[in-house]
Formats: sequence, C-alpha cells, structure tokens
Amino acid sequence: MTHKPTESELDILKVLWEKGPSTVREVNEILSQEKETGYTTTLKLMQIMAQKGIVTRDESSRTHVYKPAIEQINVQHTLLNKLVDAAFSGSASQLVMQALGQGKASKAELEEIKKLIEQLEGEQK
Amino acid sequence: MTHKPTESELDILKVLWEKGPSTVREVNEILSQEKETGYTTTLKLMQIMAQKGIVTRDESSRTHVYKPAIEQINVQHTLLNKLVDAAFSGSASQLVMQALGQGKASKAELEEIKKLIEQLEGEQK
DNA sequence: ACATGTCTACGAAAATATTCGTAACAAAAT
DNA sequence: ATTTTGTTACGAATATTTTCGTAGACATGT
Repeated sequence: MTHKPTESELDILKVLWEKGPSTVREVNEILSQEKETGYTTTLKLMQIMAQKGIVTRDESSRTHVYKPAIEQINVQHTLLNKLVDAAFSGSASQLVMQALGQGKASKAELEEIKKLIEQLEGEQK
Repeated sequence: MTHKPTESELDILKVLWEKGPSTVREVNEILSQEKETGYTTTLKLMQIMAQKGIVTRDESSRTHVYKPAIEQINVQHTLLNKLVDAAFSGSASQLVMQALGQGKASKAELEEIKKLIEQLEGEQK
C-alpha cells in the first residue's frame, strides 16, 4: 500500500530522496529556494508524513532527522500509472512518445532507451 | 496559460476528450461506472469548469452540451513535465525507461517508438 | 542566572476541492 | 389540468490540504 503523497509531501520527499536524511531546517532551506515557505509549515508537513508512515525520523538528538520510508521508484510507478490512465487514455506508449518528443533526452539517453526496447522485443519474442 | 485541472476535473475532461461534446448526464453516466457519483456533483463540477474556462457549453437547448476548451495534448504536456520534475528528478529518460519497463507496450508500439528515436537522433546529429 | 535563538508539538485558521440538498422551471406523460 | 421527470442554478456542508501562530523545552552565549 503506497500512500499517495500530496503535492507538498512530494516536494519534501524529493528533497529527502536527493539529499538523503535531513532535518526540517535543511529541507525547508531547499524548499524556500523555490517558493516562500514558513519553517513551521514544513515542520508540520513532515510531522504529518511521519504519522502517515511516509517518512521515518530519528529522534535521538534534539533536532530530528527524517528519511523517506517509501521508495522513489514505487512512487514513480504509482504516479506514472495514474498519469497514463488519467491523461493518456491508458496508453503508455503515447506518453513515452510525448516525453521523447520534447527533445530533453540526450543522444546517450536515446541510445540507452533503444537498447532497452531491443531487449524488450527480444523477450517478447 | 493552461489551467491545471484538479483530479475530478481531469476525470471529466477525459470523458469529453474521448466521447466528444456531451451533456452532464452522459458524463455522469460514464463516471458512475467507475465510482458512485451524484448527478448534481458532476453538474456542479462542470459548471465550475465552464466558469474557469476549462470547458465551453452550448446553452441553446435546455440540456446544455459541454465540450473541452483545452487540448488534451496541452494537459499531457503540463502534467508530464510536472511529473518528470516532481518524481523523476527532472530526467525524462528515466520516466521513459520506467514506463517501458512495465511491459505494457506492444511490439508494434515499441517499433514505433524506436523509429521516433532514430528520427530524433538524426535531427540531433 | 538570564537572555537569545532554535527546536518540537499542536491547535486552528485559511485555502482548496468535493459532495449534496433544494428550489425553480420546463418538458413530457397521464 | 395535473403529475411526473429531467434539467439548471446555487448555497452550503464536508473533506482535504496547506499555512501559521503560539507555547514549551532545550541549548548556547553573555
């Protein structure tokens, strides 16, 4: 059961995934770069997330250290499927084409994707 | 400025994109298959969407006929980018690999994607 | 010791999204 | 004519998410 994080929760998870275990202040510092965010707002969110089991925290020192309790890949899975279903009429390949079409993938990445496809085609026989 | 539709709004848009211009009843019929949904709930949502400019409606007959006022592809764009940024650390190719990895694409689709990639590689030179 | 700064806890306000009841009216059926 | 059915409008109740103020605890510097 992967809790579907809210938007703000996802923002926080993003930081934790990227930076590793962090304090509220550290997370808030980063979030503040993007958008004015009160310290206690971030704190409260992270407390809620802890309660929901989305993150765990080490309370051994006074400043608690939080880390994600759900894997990035699981959330990716969930959100990806939701998006495919919600906006791409269930067609994953539509989504893929659209994503590639935006030209954000480098040559090396394209090459890698091609390899994956060939591998998949092989399996599928 | 693409209004970012809420989840429920997206459900409704999905129907309108798929079925074309529809009445509230028609939309509600479809939504009800998925999930218990009161008629006036759907009505209200569609009224709000009309007000926001997400849909337009033909009021010439008593039963109004609604149609989308934003293109599916634009919403796909917006949501895709948001997802890449929020859950895939900004890496579109990560998302693509993940999407393909789920094995939901048919052989023909894979082939099509491969063609696209080759075309992109050509352009990029 | 005391002031100052930093931290957690937590209730509650504010903002946003969703659901629904009821009224008014028009159309259709009896 | 009267009743039944289907429709919009719309306020308001709920639910959910986000933001913030305030209190209390602890640590640090003076």
